[in-house]
Amino acid sequence: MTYTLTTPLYYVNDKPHLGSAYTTLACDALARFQRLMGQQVLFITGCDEHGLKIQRTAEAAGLTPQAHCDQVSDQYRALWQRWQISNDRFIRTTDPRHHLLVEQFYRRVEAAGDVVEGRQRGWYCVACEEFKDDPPEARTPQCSTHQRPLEWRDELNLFFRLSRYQQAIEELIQRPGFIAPASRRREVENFVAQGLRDFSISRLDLPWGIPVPGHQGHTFYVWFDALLGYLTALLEPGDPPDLDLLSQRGWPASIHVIGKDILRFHAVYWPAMLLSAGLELPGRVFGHGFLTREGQKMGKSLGNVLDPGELLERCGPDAVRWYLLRDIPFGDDGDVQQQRFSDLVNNDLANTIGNLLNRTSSMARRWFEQAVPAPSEAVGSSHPLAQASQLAREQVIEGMERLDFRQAAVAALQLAVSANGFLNDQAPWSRMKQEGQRQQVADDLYAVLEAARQVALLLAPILPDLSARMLLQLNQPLASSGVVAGGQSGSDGEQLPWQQRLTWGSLAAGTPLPEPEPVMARQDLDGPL
RNA sequence: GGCUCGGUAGCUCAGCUGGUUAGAGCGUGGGAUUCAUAACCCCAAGGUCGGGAGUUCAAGUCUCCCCCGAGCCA
Repeated sequence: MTYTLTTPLYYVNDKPHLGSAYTTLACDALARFQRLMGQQVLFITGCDEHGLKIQRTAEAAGLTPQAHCDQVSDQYRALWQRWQISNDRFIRTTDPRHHLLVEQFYRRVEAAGDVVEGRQRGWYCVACEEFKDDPPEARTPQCSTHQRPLEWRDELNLFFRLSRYQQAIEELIQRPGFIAPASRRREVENFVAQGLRDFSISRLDLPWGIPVPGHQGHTFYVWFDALLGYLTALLEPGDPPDLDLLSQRGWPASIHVIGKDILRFHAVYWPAMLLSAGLELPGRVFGHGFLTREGQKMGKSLGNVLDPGELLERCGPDAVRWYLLRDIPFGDDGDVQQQRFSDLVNNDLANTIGNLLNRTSSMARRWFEQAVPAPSEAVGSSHPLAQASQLAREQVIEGMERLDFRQAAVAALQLAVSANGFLNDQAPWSRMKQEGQRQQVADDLYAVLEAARQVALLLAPILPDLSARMLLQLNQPLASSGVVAGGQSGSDGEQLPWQQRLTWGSLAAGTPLPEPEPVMARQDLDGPL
């Protein structure tokens, strides 16, 4: 069974922001983890490119909508490449095959009797692409999220009969684990409990959209079209746009990872649409939290937006991934603080993990012919570091499965902390000055090197680059979780599976150790981010 | 206005079905050490657990009210 996971398809209204990068990074870690666990993975991301807002943005920039979309979606694509995101697909909703698939999907929904005509009157927010519930007599209605004036609409639209799916959706959202984190389920329950209303799936006189077959002048509502992008993305290059093919191409998705703001679309509207079209439902919808910066919302008006590209440039992928995934509970809102960022990166990655490898490798080289020392029988599975490794491994796996990146990261870090403590207790540098302690030192250094190897492997999903540098330092093959630095795919053929490599004691005695170099530089940021 | 989540050391947070002196990491102060990226290791200070009332032999942990913050629906 393919493990299919998706980021949202990002709206190309503006250049990528940190929030999109956050979601995508998290998905990347998850995708890498699943690959390491031996799953066949289909990691989907892409762009949502239709709608009035985009049409207007393009006009304002003096571009055709298509040219605008090309430009922005290229920025996304380039950014993900620079971040070494291991996505398998990058779907654009302007893809010609997508049009055909949407038409096909619509015909199924129509055939199921789920499309009706209806009059839509009310205040509309172009930024949300949504009708609001403000009373018709309101004078200067404003969108509460966008602080922008609403526009009056009165049009005949096509509606999807969501109301028919009341019971099915109620049952679905009760399914344990369908909505994650669980804390967000209540929100959706409340919404559904109020009674589901049909929602419009078409717009009139909106040229920048996919035309509704058989309904002159109607184009599909962006959300209807965008969600279907997840399906189109599954198609392989030569495939015809055929819904019947999808079950062989990785549908249903195992998980949709999204921001908490679009939970409703994914947990309510989307499943109903799928049911209507006779397709299977995704396994899980995970709505993560939002990032603030130094306690404040990020926004253009405040001028405190962190540009993901710039962040990457200045700090590197390991630092940013570590900070976001290790410090901020995925699912909750989190505050990005520069001081904490550099504190954590320096302490955890440079001092604890990087230095551990550096000091150990240096000792092994000095006293054991520049190679991994040969351990005695004493370094077996009952060795304290073997036990610590075992625990770390369990917690990393459990954490990653629950998208608790923090637990996974801290568990790997904890192993390095244990190894540092062990080293200080054993003090091999003192023992080397005593007679008859050579084997003990060999054992101790072996155990710590082996623990460092475990740390490197355990870090692979979250920090593929650092993991690679550590494994290189230990003269080990890389963990093949997807693309790594340099662009080559990390899979080098005959390698053992990740879990097997995590068996304690797999580090071969006598493996030559290269001259150590710091695997992680300390952050020394001059000036604010 | 209704509902949902939070409010625990300077900061970020753990504290399950109520039970010995409330924990961790970072930051701060001190000590030890030299293998190492001024790194590692050890120790310490620091909290009337948002406020108030109640239930109980016992409440951060349950109940009620209030205050503050975030969010969902109106």
